[in-house]
Amino acid sequence: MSDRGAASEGMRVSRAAAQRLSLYLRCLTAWPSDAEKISSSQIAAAVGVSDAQVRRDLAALGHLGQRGIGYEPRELATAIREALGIHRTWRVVLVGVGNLGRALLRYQGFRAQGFQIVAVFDNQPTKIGECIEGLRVRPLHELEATVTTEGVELAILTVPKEAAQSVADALVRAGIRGILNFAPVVLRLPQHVQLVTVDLAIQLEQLTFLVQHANGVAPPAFNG
Amino acid sequence: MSDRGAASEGMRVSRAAAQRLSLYLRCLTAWPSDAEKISSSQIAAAVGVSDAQVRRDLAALGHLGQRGIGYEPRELATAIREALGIHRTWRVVLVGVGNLGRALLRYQGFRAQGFQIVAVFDNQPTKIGECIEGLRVRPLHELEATVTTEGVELAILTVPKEAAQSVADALVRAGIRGILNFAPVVLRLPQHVQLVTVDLAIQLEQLTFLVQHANGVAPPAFNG
DNA sequence: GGATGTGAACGACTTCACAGCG
DNA sequence: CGCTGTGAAGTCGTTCACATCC
Repeated sequence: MSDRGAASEGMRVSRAAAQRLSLYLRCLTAWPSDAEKISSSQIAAAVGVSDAQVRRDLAALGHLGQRGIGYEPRELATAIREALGIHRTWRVVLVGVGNLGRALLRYQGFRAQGFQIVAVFDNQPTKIGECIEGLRVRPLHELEATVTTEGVELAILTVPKEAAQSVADALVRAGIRGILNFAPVVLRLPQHVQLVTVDLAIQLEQLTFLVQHANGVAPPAFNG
Repeated sequence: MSDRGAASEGMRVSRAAAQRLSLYLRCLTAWPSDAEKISSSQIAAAVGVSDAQVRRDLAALGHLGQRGIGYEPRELATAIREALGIHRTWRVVLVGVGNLGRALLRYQGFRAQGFQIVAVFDNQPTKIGECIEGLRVRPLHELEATVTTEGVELAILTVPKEAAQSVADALVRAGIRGILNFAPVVLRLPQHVQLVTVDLAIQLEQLTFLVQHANGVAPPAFNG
């Protein structure tokens, strides 16, 4: 921990702010030179939020900026990674080798950010034993033991909705700490297990909602 | 439109509320009997929000409940579908036949909710002509013409991040009204085109953020 | 000068508590 | 009596505006 401000300040990173921090981090890693400073308005322009918003979010991480200058990209990236908890590697299992599961396994974005998928599970006999991205698909009954002995902390759940709750229960019994759920159900978990649900149908419905209500908006009036 | 309250009331459905309406709708379609009434607290328990929240959200759709009784599931479902804009069919194109694109094409949840995927596009010669779920993969240069002539309103974007903005631009030129974007980039669109971005890496980072900050929470103290 | 950090105003959303009605 | 609908209060998040510091 450096002598600059740490997260021990009086401010907290809200859940909404955490989403934005991920975006800021992308912008920082794409920043041309590590030496060159970056300002809140530059980040804001890249991510599509207000500069005041960026400053508020970053101030919650400590005193990282230099007045009149801006922020140092490397230092800022480190602070954001620490705030998000991605300064270290997380061991992850994926349960459910359907189309979506395969897509996520092949998605390189996870590995790049320090997520290590250590095992893959499915119930279907035809899939068990198959190798995907160097990982052998294991039978579901091995799930609990694997999570416990391998020290797995996170799970990606891409099983059919009928199976989701029972698999989640098994994960909880095995001591999982967080679940990224893609099944279109409301999972019941104990409070000490964190949950993020990504529901694709709901996102598409959100889009139709926006389109339907965008009828009355004023024309662009673009003045650039 | 029935004689019961419609969306012409003084209240608006907020974006946050729209997300929940999707969940309420799921709960309603799974409700055992269409004849039996359903109460705000029953919906709340199923979805995991407060009953006051449910009543607020539903009140924004008009006077649909009966005091002392509850809501009629069929009528409520209809009102929610109308509010979300899914009371009709939407014509959709999918661009980018990678693993994720294939997964979404095979995902039955979309078709069930009235989303009709009318065409699929990719740039890669080896993929063009291939049939997926009854749809022939078309070359990207046909995209604009197809969207225009087929009256397509929505697009699902599952292309690599390098291609996302240029494909989005083509969609905008063709008159698209909304884009569901899975590429990990911040798309620039005119204000009259709606955008929902689903960023898988960010969701996983959100999860590590929650896990990391859940250390200090009080133990469950489950009193059931 | 220029950009940060932050009190204060503002706005959006949620919860409370209860009046109102079937 | 039970459940909805809704003012009022409360909470959370965002924007404004400017003092502060390099």
